[in-house]
Amino acid sequence: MPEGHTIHRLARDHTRLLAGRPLVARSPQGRFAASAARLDGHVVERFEAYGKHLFQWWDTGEVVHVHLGLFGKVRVRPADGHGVLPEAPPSVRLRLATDTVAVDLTGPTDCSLGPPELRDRIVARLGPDPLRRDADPERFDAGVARSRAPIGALLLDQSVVAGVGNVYRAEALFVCGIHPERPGRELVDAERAALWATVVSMLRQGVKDNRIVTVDRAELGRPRTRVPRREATYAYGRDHCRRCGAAIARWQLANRTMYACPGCQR
DNA sequence: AAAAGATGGTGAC
DNA sequence: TCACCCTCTTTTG
Repeated sequence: MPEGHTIHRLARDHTRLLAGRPLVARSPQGRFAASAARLDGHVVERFEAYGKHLFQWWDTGEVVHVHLGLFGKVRVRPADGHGVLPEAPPSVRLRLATDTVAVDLTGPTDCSLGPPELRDRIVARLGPDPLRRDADPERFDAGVARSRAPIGALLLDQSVVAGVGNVYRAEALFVCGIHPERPGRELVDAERAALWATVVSMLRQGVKDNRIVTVDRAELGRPRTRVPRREATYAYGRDHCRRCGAAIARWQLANRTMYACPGCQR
C-alpha cells in the first residue's frame, strides 16, 4: 500500500473522520500506550502529509509522527448499527476513535509523540514532495543532475524526492523510457523535467484512486471495471511488458527489486 | 506448516 | 553492504 499517495490520502480521510473533535486514543499492542494515554480525550487540529510521513497536530501542542514503512496499514472500522465499535485486534499500535468510527494503525515503522521540532527534523531530511503545493522541482533537478548514482536509486532516495516508492520508480522510468541504471547526472534537462511531471501526475492519480494505477486510462479496457493489480502497471511486478510484450528484466537496485523493459527503456 | 516476500527505512560496519 | 525491525498474505512443500 504505502507510497506517498497513500499518506496524502490518509491525511485527507483522517481530517474528515477525526479532526476537530475529542478522540479516544488507545494502544492495544502496547508500544504507544503511554503516549496514547496522554492524548486520550484530546483533539487533532490538523493532519499533514509530507512524502511518506504523516503528522498529527494535537491540541496539546505536540505532534505524532507516523511512518507506515513496508508493513504498516490503516484500517477504518465503523461502528455497527447499535453504535458499537469493533474490538481492536491486539496488533493495533494506535486506535483513534470517535463515537462512530475507529481508525486502527498496525505495523508502522514509527509512531511517536514529540514536539513540533520532531516534525521539522524529519521534514528537513526530505526532498520535494510532488504532492505538495510547496514542492520545488528545482531541488529534484539539482539532486539528480549532481549525482552519479543510478536514477533508479535516486528516485528511491527520499532526500531527492519524497514519496516515490518501488512501484512508482519503476513505472515513472518506464513511462519516460529511461533505463534505471543511467547515472543521474547523465540525464538531459528534458528527461529530468519529464520524470518530475510524471511522478506528479502518477501520485495525484494514486490519491484519487487510493491505489496505484499507472497505466493510461485510455489503455484500460473498460474504465469502470476494477483493474486487477497485475494489469495496473506497465513493468512493475510483471513477467512481460504491458506495452511490447518483451520479457521484463528484474534485478536488485538500491536494495529493492527493479523492473524494467529492455525494449522500451534504453 | 513453513517460508518467502511485500508499495520502507535505519544503524552498524 | 548487511542485519534488522514491523505485520500480513501468498506460495511452497
